[in-house]
Amino acid sequence: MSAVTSTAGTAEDVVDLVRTAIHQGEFAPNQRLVEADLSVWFGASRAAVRTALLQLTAEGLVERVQNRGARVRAVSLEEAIEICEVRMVVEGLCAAKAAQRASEDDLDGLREIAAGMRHAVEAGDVFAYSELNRRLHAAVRTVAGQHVAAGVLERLRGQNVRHQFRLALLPGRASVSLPQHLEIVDAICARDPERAEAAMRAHLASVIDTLPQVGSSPVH
Amino acid sequence: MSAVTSTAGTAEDVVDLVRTAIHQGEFAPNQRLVEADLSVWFGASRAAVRTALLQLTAEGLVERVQNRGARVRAVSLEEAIEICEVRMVVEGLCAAKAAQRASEDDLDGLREIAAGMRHAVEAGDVFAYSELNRRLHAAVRTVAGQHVAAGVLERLRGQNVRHQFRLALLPGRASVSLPQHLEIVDAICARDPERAEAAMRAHLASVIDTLPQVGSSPVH
DNA sequence: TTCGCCAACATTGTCGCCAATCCTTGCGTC
DNA sequence: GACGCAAGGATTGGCGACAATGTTGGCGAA
Repeated sequence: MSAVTSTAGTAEDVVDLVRTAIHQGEFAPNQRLVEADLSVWFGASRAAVRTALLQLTAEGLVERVQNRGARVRAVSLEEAIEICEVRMVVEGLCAAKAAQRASEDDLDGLREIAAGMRHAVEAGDVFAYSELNRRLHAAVRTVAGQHVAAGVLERLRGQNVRHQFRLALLPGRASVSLPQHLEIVDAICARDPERAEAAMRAHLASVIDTLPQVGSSPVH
Repeated sequence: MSAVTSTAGTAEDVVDLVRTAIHQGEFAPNQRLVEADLSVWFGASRAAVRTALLQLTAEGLVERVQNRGARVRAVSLEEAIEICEVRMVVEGLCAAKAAQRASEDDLDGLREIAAGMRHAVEAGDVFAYSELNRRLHAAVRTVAGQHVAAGVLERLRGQNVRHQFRLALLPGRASVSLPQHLEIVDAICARDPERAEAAMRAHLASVIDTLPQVGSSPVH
């Protein structure tokens, strides 16, 4: 209910507004998104809102049924697991590609992130670790140079940021995932594609195993 | 230039019309898609065409640049390879899942497709083999019960049907891929997830190796 | 009382028009 | 002759209004 009344006329802006609103929980899962309401809410025309909802539907963030309106798509635990399973294999591919194609500068960047992760865990800074986690996966995607895979992953990531976020807050999670992350970086730095893929898959398999613990309880 | 003047007013219909037109080569890659032209072409309103183009952009079939219009997205050979690489790992996941979750009826269906493939190759029926190929991959997706992966694959398939089609026409291609397909079915029927995944990945790796031979020459 | 029908409401889908933006072409100048 | 610039045309983006559709509530009859 917090006032997000930042008025932005263009359609692309409405997309960003609604997307971040969903990610940050301003819009709850299954909440109806009435075009007219969002129109006055954001100070944009209904056509702009309509276009934005169409775009977000394509991104998999909102659901639309013919003549019945749009609502925030709720991703069940089962679907979150499926998403992570696909992420597992695709990010595994990216890790392998990264091990093959990384430049020395790329490797330095990865090592830097790994070092930051160590420090964050030592300092118990969960938020910094979560951010570094995001940066590591993004770096692997970038280094891999696999644009199609990057697009797929970006899409999937947008759909379960909520679950990811709750996972990061799980106590003791960092100490479990840290060695996995370090192994990924090590394998890529060793330019060993198969080991890198295996490490990435093992990491995400661990995420999948942990997901049920975070459950599908609302965060409120 | 063939007359596709089947008039259909609703936006969803325009999506289907344009999609099949692109798939069948009515619209060449990089061809501009002017909203007004398509509007009179299909007998739909410009808003409907606009919505349809938005949808197709999300599907990755058309490209849109701000205030510069839409055009049929051309997938380069490099991108086709990337698509197949992602398909390789995701369909590998599906094959593994299928090996775990298939019912006896599912296995019968797979064996039936495999038998049909053998006959098609013996008879030299390239078209039937191509159709069975499509059905086999679709069956694996379905049996796997992995809806997220299925969605990703459907998306990717739509983007390089052209390349896939040209690949199927390559002489001698069927005799290379037939044993790979049979191995996939065998592995799933043996309920061996790792072998199924390996078989699927080997098959698509073979596809990737063959792709450069088909080149990116226009088919006209 | 309960079931079924009907009407009013709420919401989305569609259309045509106007403004904003980009590309092209022609002209003038160096 | 080539470059820069401005006017014109072409095309997309945005907006309001109207039509179509699904939903909800009320009313009457069995």
